Amino acid sequence: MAGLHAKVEKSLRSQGVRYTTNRRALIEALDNTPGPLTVEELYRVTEPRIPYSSIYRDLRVLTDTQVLTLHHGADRSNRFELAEWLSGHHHHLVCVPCMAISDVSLSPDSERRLARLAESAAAASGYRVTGHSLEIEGLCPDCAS
Amino acid sequence: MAGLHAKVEKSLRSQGVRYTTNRRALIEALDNTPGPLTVEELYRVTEPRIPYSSIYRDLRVLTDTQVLTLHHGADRSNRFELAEWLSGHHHHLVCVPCMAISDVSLSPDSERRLARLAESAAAASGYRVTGHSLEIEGLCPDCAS
DNA sequence: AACAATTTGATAATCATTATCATATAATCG
DNA sequence: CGATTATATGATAATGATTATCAAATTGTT
Repeated sequence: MAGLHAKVEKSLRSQGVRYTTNRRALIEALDNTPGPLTVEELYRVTEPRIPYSSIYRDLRVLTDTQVLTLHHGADRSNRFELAEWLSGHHHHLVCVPCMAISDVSLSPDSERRLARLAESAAAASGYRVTGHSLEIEGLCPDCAS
Repeated sequence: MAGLHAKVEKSLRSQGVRYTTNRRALIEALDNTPGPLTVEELYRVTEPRIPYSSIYRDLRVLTDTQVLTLHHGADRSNRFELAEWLSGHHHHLVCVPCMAISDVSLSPDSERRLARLAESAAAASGYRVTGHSLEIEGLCPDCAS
């Protein structure tokens, strides 16, 4: 996605926040990976190194400004990913043995069906539905063999 | 569910773990609530008070023995709930403003459709599916008004 | 260039969770 | 039952992840 940085920058500027080199590097790293990353992974992947204090601060800024979203895995680790308005709506495949997480999209048809399911499930509780997310657990090709 | 404690006790004993008063109180509290609870909530709800050190230790024991499962909410809080073999398969309704989480079940028919959706989504990635979980975000009746 | 606002990096502080250990409780065996 | 062993408890200390602080550096604005 070529316009990614432009989109992020525009959004941040409109909120009075600067799109600096560090922040750009974090977004870049997340865009280059097919799933959410932990703080430690972001620390290792970025070049040159960004100190943890800055990573934490920037991740907080970026989530507060809706550029990133936080995702909590079953391994008690916090992982960050691009917000859906940047990456598109998707769900997660979680490999239980190795804890890897990768994004997966449903077909428009399946997505429509899923949305309907969510609506009807919530109806009984009087909830107004604003979104949904499906987490599929299993074994990745590596772990399955 | 009357046999809940019996089921838990049997499972724990078979693993050489005792079902003590504290542990029973934690299970009781979780069984009396329509959704997962945080450590702090468990601390407040149990009577008499169980010290945090014991709560943490017991929660770990109970999750290690598959009696409880850990759930990570979008508010960065860890919540515990009865494992599905005790509470039945279910999904979660999350109220975005107030962070409350409540359980919700799909009809057998919807559940079957959801399982099929998960299967077909994972197929492309070569995953072997072992489970799934749907999180529905929205506004609870209180927050919607 | 000068000024104001924001960001950075190093460090210290905080918070949730886990480890330690002496005491207490429960299970087992004679 | 009493003695012995194993497990659980509670108080406290230690750890680890995250957040706060603040002077220096960077960026944006006049």
